[in-house]
Amino acid sequence: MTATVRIDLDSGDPVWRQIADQVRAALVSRRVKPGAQLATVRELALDLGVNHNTVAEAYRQLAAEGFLQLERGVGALVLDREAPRPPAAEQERFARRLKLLLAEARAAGVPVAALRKTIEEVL
Amino acid sequence: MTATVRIDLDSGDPVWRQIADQVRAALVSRRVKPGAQLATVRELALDLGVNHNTVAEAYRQLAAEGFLQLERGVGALVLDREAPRPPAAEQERFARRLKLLLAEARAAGVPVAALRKTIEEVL
DNA sequence: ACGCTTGTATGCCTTGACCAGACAAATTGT
DNA sequence: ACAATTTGTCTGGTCAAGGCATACAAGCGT
Repeated sequence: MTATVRIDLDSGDPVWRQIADQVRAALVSRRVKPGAQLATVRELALDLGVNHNTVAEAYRQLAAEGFLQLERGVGALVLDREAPRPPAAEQERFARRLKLLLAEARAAGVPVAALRKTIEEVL
Repeated sequence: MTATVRIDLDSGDPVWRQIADQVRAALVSRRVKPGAQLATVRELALDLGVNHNTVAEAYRQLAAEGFLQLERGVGALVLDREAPRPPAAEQERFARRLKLLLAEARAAGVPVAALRKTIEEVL
């Protein structure tokens, strides 16, 4: 059993990144704990209706970030990963992305209260 | 004079969208007010070191969203645009993106306090 | 040892970003 | 009025990346 992943083909950003993002979110929030087994690339691919290479690309990304350990014949193992010390430039980059997303949401008419609610829901 | 736009070629998402996002942020925050003239597509393109078509694509996007009025021989005029009533599905979509971005930031090691600070800075 | 499962590598096609340059409409100068 | 200039738009072309089908390699179970 893994995190239920939802794919939006009209999203604009690639499917493999959507998968990586959502699985990462599940791992960071500890909804899936270290030691657990994720779905195999083919399982998840079949579930999502995409090619297994697409899922494999997402898994490789997470493995490169230190979240997963991939092994042939075994599958994807969730590692215990402590948060790194990000450089200030990296933090600034996230700050920019956050500002832009909030601006886009407000431009779309999403009320500020709704945004706050979602934020508090995460932290 | 327009909003100072910064392009990140390694960002992964297309330049025209980066431009659109940043200009939109400037418009939503009212740092550029309705009635003002934006830089022409060629001016901004020269400034950023990209092709004028790239900027034009970004401007077209904003025009389609109702932010700008484009006219040949004139330029880009900032319109007065009231926030639409977004459907619940749209709000949910933004909520998802927001959660994912925050998860990614936390995964990168950005402290929660820094995130809160940036958020408050916008609202 | 054999077959099955699992991640990986290769090759191909399609899509989209970006660009160069030509075109069309509106303004400006004379 | 006319012509030149300015401005957004359109067309065609190149290239990188996403996604897929298929074949390969490594580990596990019987």
